Amino acid sequence: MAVRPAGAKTAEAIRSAAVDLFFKHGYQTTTLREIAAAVGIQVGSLYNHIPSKEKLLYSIMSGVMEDLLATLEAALAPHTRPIERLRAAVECHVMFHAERAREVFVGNSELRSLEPRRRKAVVALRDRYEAMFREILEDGARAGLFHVSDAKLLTYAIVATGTQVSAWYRPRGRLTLQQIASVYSDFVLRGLTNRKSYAPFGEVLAS
Amino acid sequence: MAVRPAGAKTAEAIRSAAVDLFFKHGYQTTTLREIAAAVGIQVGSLYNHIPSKEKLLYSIMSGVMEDLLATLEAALAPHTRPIERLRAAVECHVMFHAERAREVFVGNSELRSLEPRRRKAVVALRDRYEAMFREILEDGARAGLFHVSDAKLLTYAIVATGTQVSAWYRPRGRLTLQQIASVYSDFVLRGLTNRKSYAPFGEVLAS
Amino acid sequence: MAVRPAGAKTAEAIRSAAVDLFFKHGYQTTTLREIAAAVGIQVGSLYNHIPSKEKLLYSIMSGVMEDLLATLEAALAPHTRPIERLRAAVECHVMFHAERAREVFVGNSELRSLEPRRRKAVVALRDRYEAMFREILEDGARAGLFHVSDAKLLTYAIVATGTQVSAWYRPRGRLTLQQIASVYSDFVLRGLTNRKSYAPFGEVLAS
Amino acid sequence: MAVRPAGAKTAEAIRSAAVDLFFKHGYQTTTLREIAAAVGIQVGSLYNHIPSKEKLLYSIMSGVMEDLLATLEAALAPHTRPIERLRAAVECHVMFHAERAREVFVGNSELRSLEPRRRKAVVALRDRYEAMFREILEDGARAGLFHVSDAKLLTYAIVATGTQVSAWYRPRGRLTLQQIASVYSDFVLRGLTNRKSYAPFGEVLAS
DNA sequence: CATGAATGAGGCTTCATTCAT
DNA sequence: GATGAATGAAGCCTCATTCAT
Repeated sequence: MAVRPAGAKTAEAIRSAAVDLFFKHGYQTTTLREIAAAVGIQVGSLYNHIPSKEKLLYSIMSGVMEDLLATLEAALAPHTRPIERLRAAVECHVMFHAERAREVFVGNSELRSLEPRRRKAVVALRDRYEAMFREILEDGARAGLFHVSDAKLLTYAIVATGTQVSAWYRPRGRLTLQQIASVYSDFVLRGLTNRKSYAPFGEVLAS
Repeated sequence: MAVRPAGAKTAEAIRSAAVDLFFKHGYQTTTLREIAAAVGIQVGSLYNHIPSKEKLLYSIMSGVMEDLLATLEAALAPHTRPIERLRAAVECHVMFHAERAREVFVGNSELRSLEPRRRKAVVALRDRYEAMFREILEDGARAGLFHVSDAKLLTYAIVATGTQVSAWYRPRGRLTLQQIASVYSDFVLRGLTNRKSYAPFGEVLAS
Repeated sequence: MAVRPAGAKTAEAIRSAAVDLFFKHGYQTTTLREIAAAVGIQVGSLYNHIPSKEKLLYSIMSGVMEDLLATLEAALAPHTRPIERLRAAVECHVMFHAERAREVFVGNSELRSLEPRRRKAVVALRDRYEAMFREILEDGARAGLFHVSDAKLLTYAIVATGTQVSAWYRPRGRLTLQQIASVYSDFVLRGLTNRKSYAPFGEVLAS
Repeated sequence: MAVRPAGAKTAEAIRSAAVDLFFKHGYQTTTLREIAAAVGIQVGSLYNHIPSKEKLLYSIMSGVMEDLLATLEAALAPHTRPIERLRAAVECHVMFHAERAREVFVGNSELRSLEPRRRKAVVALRDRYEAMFREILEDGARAGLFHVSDAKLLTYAIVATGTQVSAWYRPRGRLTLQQIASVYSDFVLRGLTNRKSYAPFGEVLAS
């Protein structure tokens, strides 16, 4: 902490310190003083690199969402069949949320701290992301491969399942990244492909 | 807003206004002035009913966690077999998170805002809650009913699946509470009971 | 300085300290810290009595303009003939600007510091005030009593003549208030009633 | 705005932009950033041309005061008789305040913003300027041409009358510069030469 | 000469909390 | 119990100024 960074790297150091502190203490609780201290500069100097605290948050949040979308698109590109696409999507989702846990956690918790216009921009990205999962489910359902009682709810569930990884993942934990991803993709695929119904009243919903 | 409640009901009005505002804007962002205004009193008067802002948060968070535990215990009491216990647990989980979405959402997002001692108390309750799910999984696995690649991770997934309901549930939405609960319990049970493996490399983990 | 004022008088003490400091150092230069110190309270406590620094300025400026208008109206009420009305107006103008020099000086120098809407409100009051002088000039001109080459410019001149009194007047100076007022009203009346033209090219303007 | 001026003209561009902005928003409110932006350079670069913000203000203020004095001296040179000298002085005063309204307005409003030593220097120039008017009045009074109840007060009035022109004058307005100057010189000369007294109690003052 | 980044002081405002009435 | 006023700490942001490149 507090090693004076070389010239143009300051901006990146600020972003990184901010991600760290927002993740640990939340956006509202984190003060610019803390960020500046972590970078090794004075508070006022921050403003040579950011326009405001809230726009710093926005740039982090939109940045990570765009990376997330791009990563998912790249992961899906090689696959055409629903089962493989879903496996790829879930594993990509989980791995991204583990590898970039701090950013992604901030992205999911601090929507409220953005002013309306910027919040909408981030929500739009998130909606596009969820839509990609939903389309895979629907494709699989049409092909008779997936049992999809309600595409929207199941998308939420699948996404949430991976999202929470960002809350607990630590590198060098008990499991490797690939193992974690497999546990979740396996669970999801089994859930969607199992023909048997456990609903006490049978299938109650149409998608 | 701002209808002055009769005498002793003030404390409850404060709690309720706080839940509402913490849910909408977060604990840090919500000011005591806003809470007082919602109740129809002056800020100073709050202190006749609460010891501090943070203890108000704690009382909300521990209260809801205790209710959640008690509700789950009651829901499990009639059942003995893993499959029925899991179905009951998941549906209870989802329904509680829908019916008391605001409180429960606050409980999940504001852990960081508690001072260490009180945070630990709430985390302990949450751990007990998760342990109940994990035990059901392990019982089912031992009985050969569930495929449990990793009990801890799957517990996280199952809990997360229901928890996020509190972020979007609105009464009088497209689906009834029971329908939502069924979608999720069904998905979970199918996922755990499906014998077939979709892992490309077979079962990679031992629990 | 710094004697703690009794309860409800604080608001008035703030206003008074603000007038004093704004007069001496200007609005922008004066800090709330200085005002608070002059009143004997902490900076934050100011906000129990004022909504913002700028609105404090506005309340001073609009207050003095309203008093000025009311005083002029009262001074004119007893008179009907243009000459007496003009004398009364000029003397009232000068005396008000001497007696309430600080406020009135602030009112004339800090228009720029108000945000547009409030500035317009104050300008509107000032325009009404100037209009009262212009009407007297025009009445006198129509009655053949005053030589008014340009009513607007002469109104400006007459008003400016008195306004600058607020920049140098000190009680217990060389002259009494009444003497000062007489010097100016006399000068103005002579200027307007003198038939002889000193313009090298004759009367060049129509009003 | 922001057209980059060729090499050595930068200093003049800075002065000009500063006059403009000081006039429009006041010295305290204007930031060096705004001045730099108007000139088309970065803030830091300003310091290649000015020693400090306050000295920039001083150079503007003393510059305009010196020009004002020199212009008045030149305007008076051809005249020897009090009436013509006064007419020349008033018209010169008014025209200068119209033609260089921005600078002159700054000069009259921002005295407070100078540090004591420099303020005194500017005040001294202004006093010399006012003294020139007072001397004309006193000469005229001694020659029996002017009625001067109080030379100091009347000097203030005459100067103020012209000074405020800088607050409203716009080129291409309703009146030409010469017309405006005539209205005021005429008014002043009539006021001083009118033998008739309008003071209700006769002449109350000796100069 | 110009730039961009750093400084450090300070400005206005907000807020949880206290307490006399 | 409620109120209004006071506290003091702190927050975000701005700004004149400096200086290495």
